Order: sequence, then structure tokens, then C-alpha cells
Amino acid sequence: MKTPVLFDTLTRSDQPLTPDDGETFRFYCCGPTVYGPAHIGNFRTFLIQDVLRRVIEAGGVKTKHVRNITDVDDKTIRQSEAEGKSLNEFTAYWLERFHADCAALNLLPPHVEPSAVEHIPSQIHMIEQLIDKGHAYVADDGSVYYRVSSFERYGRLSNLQGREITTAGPGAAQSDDEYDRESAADFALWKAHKPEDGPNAWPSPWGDGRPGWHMECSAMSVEYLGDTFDLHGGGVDLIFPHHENEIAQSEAATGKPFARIWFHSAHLMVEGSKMSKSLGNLYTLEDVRAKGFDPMALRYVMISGHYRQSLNFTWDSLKAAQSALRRLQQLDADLARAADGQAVSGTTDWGPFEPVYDALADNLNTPDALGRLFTAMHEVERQLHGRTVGAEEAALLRSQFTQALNLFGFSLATDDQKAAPEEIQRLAQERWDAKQARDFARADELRTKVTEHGWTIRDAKDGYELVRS
RNA sequence: GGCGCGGUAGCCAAGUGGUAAGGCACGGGUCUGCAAAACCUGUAUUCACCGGUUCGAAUCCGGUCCGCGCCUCCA
Repeated sequence: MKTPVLFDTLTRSDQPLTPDDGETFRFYCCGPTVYGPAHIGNFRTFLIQDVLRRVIEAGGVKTKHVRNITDVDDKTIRQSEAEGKSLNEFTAYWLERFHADCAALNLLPPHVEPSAVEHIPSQIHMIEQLIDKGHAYVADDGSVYYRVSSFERYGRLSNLQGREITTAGPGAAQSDDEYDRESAADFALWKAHKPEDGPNAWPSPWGDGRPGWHMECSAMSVEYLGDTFDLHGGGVDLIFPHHENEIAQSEAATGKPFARIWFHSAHLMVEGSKMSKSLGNLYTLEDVRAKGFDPMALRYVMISGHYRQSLNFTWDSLKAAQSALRRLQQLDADLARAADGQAVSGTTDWGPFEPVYDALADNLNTPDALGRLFTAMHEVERQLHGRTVGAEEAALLRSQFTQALNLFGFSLATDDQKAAPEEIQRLAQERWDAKQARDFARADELRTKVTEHGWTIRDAKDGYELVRS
């Protein structure tokens, strides 16, 4: 079986995804800031990382997946204060929401999901190391800053070397509380307590305060994965400054290389424009559901484009995804019927679906893999309809098909099809009776009624089912 | 301005030198009292534009036009 390869942002080349320790592929992904519902753009990144993990594991390699929870930063503090809640109470609520959304999208839970606020001591420890080694300095107010000029490899990831980092320009830092930095490029490792932070301050050798944003990922990834680990991922926007800063912090502190491979996924656009609060297009999973779509359809849409290209999300694309998903369901049902109760467990070969794995192993080419999935499905369908497939053979095919679906993380578990309201069911039953009595005029009349209520009657050989239109 | 990603059928989207995958939608067919679903089948002489290299280019080179992202706390 092919070893998966992935485009590495740092070397700008494809790298094999083999575990450095020969056993477990250790990787870290930047997780959500829990101050509100995650939007579908966040989920695109998590979904892509999820498929990556599934591909590595399908290749027979164990993984250790760490994804942090950012629960102490400007946004969580500001918002919890505004709502008059404790930071913990506030973030716990949104974390729970996040977990529910992840489950609905069939995201594999990370092996470790460390919370930033629960790892302040490790962060302080790393800051101390940086100060000791001359990579950081304490400002008058008790904040600690990273001395960017002390780390010569700074800017390698983002291709920044030689570029001036100044306070000028459209994206320049707000100077407000960072006026005592030595250089505009320096960034905060520890932020001294300010009145607007309320009760949210922690003791440190430099006085009460809280960690800077980049610190948590450096400290926690090293803590759970070791000084050097296999891969680090996130959205493209994190390349600079977040990941650049993480590298600077971690490598300066440990004296060892940080992540070997850097994995960045492109952004999601909505109806042709960037997602933003002001445009009102920051959709959440709840919005998707409210419009009657299955979360699996969102998963499908999010992987229907290559992760290195921005994807334009539209409601039409969700609709198309839902239709495509229905075909997967149909084949599974057909195979289940043909398997007639037989089941195969622990298959190791892919059968007709091997090309699916191969496409994913080639820099996570999800659109190509989807194409190959359908191509293979046609083959299976032809067999299923063209000749008698034995139960044993069908069971094997079904198992292989399921394996392929697992690579994408598609769960076909008969979705929670809400039962039709009683009135609709009664009308449908009446129609069925009329049909049995060959009173087709009456049957058609009732079908129309049911349709008007937003349901479709699908007749089968000896019965019918009700589906939402 | 710097760095990066793109422009392939009505829509989405693979394909980076050998003669255009796949999905959705649409047309035809099988099945069906009807309908839906499912399956079968058809649909780009052509890959933003102009030159060039080559036996051969969507794919390589040069130029032009257009879209998008990042450039200090945003996945």
C-alpha cells in the first residue's frame, strides 16, 4: 500500500507521512477558540485534518492527534466579562457545543484535547526557558516579549525573510499595550494583567497576567508530542504569524526542530466572498441543519474541493452533496440486501475501491478520490444489476465499500429521518389503500395532498415510504 | 508592493507532455397504474486570451487579462 504524501508548507514539497519514531504518527492541530459557535470554515479545516488522519491510519500507522482548545485569550475574556459569567462557565458552554458539532460531523475525537487555561504552568515554564536563553525579555509592566531578532530562522515558514516587519501598513499591530517592545516584530509571550481582564489573571514570576496566544500551542504540543513531532496543521491564515511564532518559541526553547511537516488548508468562501461577520455569512452547523441538510452533506461539500484551494460554499453545493450522498446510501442498502445478513469483518484489501485510497494518499486529493469512488461504485452496481451476486461476495463488497467510505468519514448510519407527522402518515396510508383498491384517481389526489405538505411517497414492491421533499 | 492559490461543460471539480475522471443538473431508456427512487445511457473537437517549444500541450516557456487569500492574535 502506498505511503501517503502531503505538501509541506515549510519545504514547499511533497513529504512522506511516515512516523519519525517508526511507530506512531504524532500531529498537532490548532483547535477552536471557544467563545461562540464554530463556523463552517473552521470545520472545513477540522474535516480535512480528520480525513488526513483516517488516511494515515488506513495505511496501517497509529496516530497521536492533539488538538488544543483556546479558552483564554482576548475574545473569551472579553465575551465572558460582557455576559457576566466566569471564564470557565462561559467556555465550558461553547466547548460542549463544539463537541456536539464535531460528533454530528463524525469527526474523530483527538487523542488529547488540552485546554490552554489548564496548562498555564507549562507555558510559564517555556517562557522562563526563553528568557534564560536570551530569546525573551520582560517589559516594565510585567509583560514578556519574544525577541524576534534573536531567532535567525524567523520567517522561513511564511517566506518572510528579508521583509520588513514594521508598525506601518494596513495589517500592522495595534500599538496600544505593546508600546514597550524593543521591536515591532516582537510578540507577547505573557501579557500583564489589565483592568478589563477582570478576575482572569494567573500568577507568574513576572506578576499576574495571562499567556500570549501563541504560547499555548508551543507548550502543549511539546508536552504531549515531544520536542520534535511529525506534523502541525491549521488554516492558511495561521502560517503568519501564529505558526511562525510557534516555531520561534519552541525551537528556541528546546533547541530542537519543532514540527517536521506543516499542513495548511485553504479558506472557505461563502457565495463568492470571504466569510465575515459584517457580511452575515458566518454560517454554523446549526444553520445548515435549520435548512434541512444532513451534517454529512456538509462534510461532503467540504472535501469536494482540494484542500489547497479555497472552496466556495453555496447552498446549491450542499443540495448537490445531499443528492450524491443519497446514492452512497442506496448502494449500501443494495449491498446489504444482497448480502442477506452475511457480514465480513476485518477486511484488509480494498477490492474495487483501492484507487480511492491511492488518490487520498497523493496529497489528500479528495476530489479525485470522490471521482474514483463513484467510478468503482458503477462497477459494483453493474455487477449487482447485471448478474446474481452471491451473498458472500456482496458482503465482501459491502465491507470494502464501507472501508472506502470510512476514509472520507462518511457515516451512513440511517440518519435520524424524522417520522412524518401523524396526519401525513394517515393520508399516505389512505392513498395506499386506495391504490390497492385500484382507485387511482383517489390515490393521485391523496398523493398530491401529501406532496403539498412537503413529503414524497415512494412506492416499493409491497409498501411505501415517506421522504421529505 | 511582497508572498501564495486559481481561471477546465449550465454549476461544482480532477487531470501538470500522449490526445478531457467524477458529482449535481438536464435529455433518452429500463422499471412503474401514476410518481418518486434506483439502474443503464447521452451531453466539452475543447481546457481565460495571445505567441512559442514539441511528432504531440489543458498540461512546458514568454506575455496579456481576470478572480481570490495572507502580509501581527482570523481555521
